[in-house]
Amino acid sequence: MSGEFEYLKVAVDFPKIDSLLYYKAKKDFFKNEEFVSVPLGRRFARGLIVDKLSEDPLKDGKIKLKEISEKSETLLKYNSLWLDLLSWMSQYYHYSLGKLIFDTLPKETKLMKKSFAKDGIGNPLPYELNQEQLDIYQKISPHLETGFSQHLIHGITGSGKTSIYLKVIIDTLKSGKSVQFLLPEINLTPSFIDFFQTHVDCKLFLYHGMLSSSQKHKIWYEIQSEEKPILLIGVRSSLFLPINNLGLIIVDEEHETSFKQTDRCAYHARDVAIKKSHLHKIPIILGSATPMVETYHNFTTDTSSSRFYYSLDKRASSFNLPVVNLIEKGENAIFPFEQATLETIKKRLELNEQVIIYVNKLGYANLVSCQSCGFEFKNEACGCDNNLKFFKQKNILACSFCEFKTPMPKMCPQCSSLKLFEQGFGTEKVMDVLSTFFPQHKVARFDRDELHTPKQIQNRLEEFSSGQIDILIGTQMISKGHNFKNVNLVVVLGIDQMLAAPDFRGVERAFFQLVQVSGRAGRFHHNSEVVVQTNKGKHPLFELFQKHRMNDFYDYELPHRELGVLPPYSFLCFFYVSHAQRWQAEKEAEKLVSFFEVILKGKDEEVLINGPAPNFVEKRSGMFTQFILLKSAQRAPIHNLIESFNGNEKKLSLKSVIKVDVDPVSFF
DNA sequence: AGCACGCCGACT
DNA sequence: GTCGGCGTGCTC
Repeated sequence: MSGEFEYLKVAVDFPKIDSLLYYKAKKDFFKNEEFVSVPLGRRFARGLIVDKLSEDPLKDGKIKLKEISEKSETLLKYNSLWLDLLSWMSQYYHYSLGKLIFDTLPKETKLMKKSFAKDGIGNPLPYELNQEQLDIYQKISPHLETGFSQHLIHGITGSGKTSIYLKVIIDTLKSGKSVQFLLPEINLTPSFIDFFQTHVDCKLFLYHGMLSSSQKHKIWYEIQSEEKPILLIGVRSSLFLPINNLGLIIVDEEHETSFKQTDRCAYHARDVAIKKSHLHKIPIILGSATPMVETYHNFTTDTSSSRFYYSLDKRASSFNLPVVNLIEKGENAIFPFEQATLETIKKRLELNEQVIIYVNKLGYANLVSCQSCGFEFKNEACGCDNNLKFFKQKNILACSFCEFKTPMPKMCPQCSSLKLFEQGFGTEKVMDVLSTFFPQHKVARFDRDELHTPKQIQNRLEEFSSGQIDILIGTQMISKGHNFKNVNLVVVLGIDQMLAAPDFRGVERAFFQLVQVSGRAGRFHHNSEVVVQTNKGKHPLFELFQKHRMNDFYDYELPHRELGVLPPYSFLCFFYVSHAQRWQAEKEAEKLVSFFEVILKGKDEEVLINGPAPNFVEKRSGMFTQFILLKSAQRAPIHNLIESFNGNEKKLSLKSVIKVDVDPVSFF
């Protein structure tokens, strides 16, 4: 009898080990869900026991189970739903459970003394909700104590979603439960935090990517031992912090692509949050001025289930929405500005108003080429197949896909000509042009290239608010959440490139950007405008935007999706096949497609296979990538196909790196 | 990730 | 002959 042993199923933290491994141990020495150190080959790895068995599950095979007796000391705690959530993610996104577990856990460092808890002040709201806000609040309110339910608040910028959030947060805290608030990193602004800190009456924690690992460790530790209800405001990875007695999850800016993780496990924080609220049997509220097309469709068509849709289409303040003017390419342009745009800016400056210029690209030029021989500066070093971007201030050429940087050459390496031509533009170029054109005004940038720390961001915002800056040039960072009193003109540049993106979400993204950034204009004034420079003025989305028919965008976009068998009318999964040799990647991608076809032949499951084809950026950091896109009207056939791949991966013996992206939001 | 195993080129 | 190159494969 093997009575004195039991058998453990362990998720291990080890590269290239995707499955769970078995070990044996003295009976009852370990508890389920306990951290252990396991021998693996001739080294040791961290692991977590996910199951216990009384029989050796591999006793008929030739693998002899190793015995473990090492507990792994840790101060960290979690609740069992944490592991349930990670197990679901592991299966749904087809990613190793072991890697996922140790990826979401903070690195254990010496425990810091400093506390990261902020104390809420608990002041009452100085104003009442307006009728629209109150209606929504009263509809959500009965669901706060009745288990799982999903709510989407579709509210235009400035409609006051945040005040509704606050009311339900306060109610949840009052009933003794904690609240998890998810947002994109760029929305974690001091004024946003202040708003919640002023009005909630509990401890408040912030969690974001700019924290060090010891700070993250300390926050995990503080939250796990917090018995009273808390409010946690954080980015996607804050989903995994061990909150006790969770009562509500809110996902603000639900449509933001930064909720999708692109490296390691390709999860979408909104979908994981929904799963989490389902496991915890609690409500979840999604909010956005521009919900993703899928989300909008799901919430407006599926009324039978636990999904509720609310629309807020009045601004909380009574000011008019901005007038939208399209400016097309004219004669006397000063690149990248049209004459008419500059005149509009001038008029606003003469009124002592401030102006925001929205540019979605960094740097000075997208491409540098030789005027004599046509030579283009590309990344020869690691050979990403894109152009090098020119940064004037740093005087370098840099690759946007890898770390490669080189000083800006003075002459063409091919023909030694000194006439180098800079094409395209970014925030730096716009800054240069405007400083020259408006020498008497202060122009400044608001982008990640210039501002690295929250402190710098805060300072720049204060400079702008206090009127020390007249024109602020910003990337997406500027498009969210800020309320500037004296801004009644927003200029949008570079929207055409977005529309031309080789991605079915290009139109959606361009539209969302326009809507979000235009929300920065006229928050406190009747006479405000948005100027969009475009040569595609006939695109239907501009008419919708000009008439502020934001919801009609979905009626326009959905039929296109249906025609192309795209989400929400289908489910997608990308397979990326990468190898240093182009022919290897091509050959193995073909092999993979043949494999899928063979598997599908025996079944009557419908899966469309697109590709293989070279990736949009085929060569990146020295690797060639082919993609295969799987599409299906149902989720199950795609998951079955991925499962078959996982089961046969060894047999296929591919030399390429394979990456699986379930529910992709973009190509990469 | 490491580390062994294995099958080819140039050395005392 | 054999030392060592790194391509390939395995870790319960």
